[in-house]
Amino acid sequence: MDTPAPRRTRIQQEKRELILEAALEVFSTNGFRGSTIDQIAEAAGMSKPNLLYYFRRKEDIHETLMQRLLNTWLAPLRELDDIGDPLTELRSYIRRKLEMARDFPRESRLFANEILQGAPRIMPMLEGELKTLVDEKAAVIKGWMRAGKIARTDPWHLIFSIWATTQHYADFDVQVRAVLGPNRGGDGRFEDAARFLEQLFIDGLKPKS
Amino acid sequence: MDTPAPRRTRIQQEKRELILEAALEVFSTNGFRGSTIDQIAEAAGMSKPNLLYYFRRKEDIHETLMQRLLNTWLAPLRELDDIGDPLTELRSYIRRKLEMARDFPRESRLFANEILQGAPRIMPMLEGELKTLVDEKAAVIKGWMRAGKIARTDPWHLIFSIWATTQHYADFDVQVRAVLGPNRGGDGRFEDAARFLEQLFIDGLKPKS
DNA sequence: CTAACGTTTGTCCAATCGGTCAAAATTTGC
DNA sequence: GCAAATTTTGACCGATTGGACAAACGTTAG
Repeated sequence: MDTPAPRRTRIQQEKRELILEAALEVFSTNGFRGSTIDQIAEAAGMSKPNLLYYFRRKEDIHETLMQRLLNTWLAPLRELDDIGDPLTELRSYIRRKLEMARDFPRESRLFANEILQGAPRIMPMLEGELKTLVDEKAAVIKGWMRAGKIARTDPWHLIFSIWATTQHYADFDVQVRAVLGPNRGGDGRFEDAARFLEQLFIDGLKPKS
Repeated sequence: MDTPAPRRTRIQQEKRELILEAALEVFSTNGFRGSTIDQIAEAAGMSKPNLLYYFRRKEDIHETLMQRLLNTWLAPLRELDDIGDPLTELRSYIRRKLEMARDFPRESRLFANEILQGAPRIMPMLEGELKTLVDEKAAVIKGWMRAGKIARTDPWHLIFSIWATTQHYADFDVQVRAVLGPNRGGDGRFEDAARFLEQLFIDGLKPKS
């Protein structure tokens, strides 16, 4: 099945972490093709041959990074469950996703880069694992609609819109900060976003009559 | 001021267009650093030195492309006007943006790539022209809220959410299609998205009581 | 202490990168 | 039709790329 449990020394574990941390920084801002091993090595504070001792190819780093990312990235959606009030469930899913955009912006950008480039390295996972999960959760949401707990609409596009609006604050961060300016673009922007998104998804824009 | 009106022959105009078209394709999927002059030249059906006869540096191509993009890209927001019913205005702004994602996905991805990489080449424009325009339109929206025409919320984040949800269908197209599958991921996905987004922005998710 | 093993480095390589240049081929103005 | 101007090409350049490799350096267990 998977890699047969590679035995690693303490130094190997530490150095591999160091490299992955540096590579996350570099890959997430330059994309795979736009990043160089030298850049990653320098960011990790080691020589290029030394880095290649721990990861034999540039692709191996990216692949490892991607595998880790996908697990944590889908965790919030996995938590979306049928127990509890539907509107509250969706609200807290949105909140969790927004928190991830705030706390792990580099992971979000790494993912965005991969998708933008046509997902050449993770396409099977999108069509497999991801689609299965989304279909499953769409069914849950459909159940809520049939029960009259939330408005009837398209569950898949609902999930897309949650992804889009929350990840926007990580992927387009520089634009968000530039437009909001130095006053409103500070640390409070995520709380403003949280408030706005909650209102948007729950009540929409129609004025209360 | 600007470039002093470069006189160009017919061939120059045509070939420059050809190159820009090819470069749009390449840059939008690989980013600036990840793209090579050879790739663009091949996509344009000419030799590398020939391409460099029309654009002396790789950056010149990207810059020209970016300047053109920004004009057309902000056109829909410029059209957002104070005349007419606010909810209708917003609805048609969303529709126009979604049509742009459908008809000009490469332009959207080119822009996304630039922002993802920290907007090194267009930061002044974000803080200048873009911020000014958004602030201006946010004031218009605020007026609608004060007049009770739409619900009170944050106009800036409202604009962000429209950008995010619509551009998502261009930037994350491969993911959207992978998740929707061969049946629902076909040509109809933009109409489904349009229907969903209209409902989301107008009414939200709360069930009609 | 030392032999075995794990780690680090300098040097090197072929391929590719952005870009130059002079010469050849073509188009254009008259 | 012909000369001048424009366009196209092949050959080439130095820098950078991903990666190989052997030698040097550290670490650790007995």
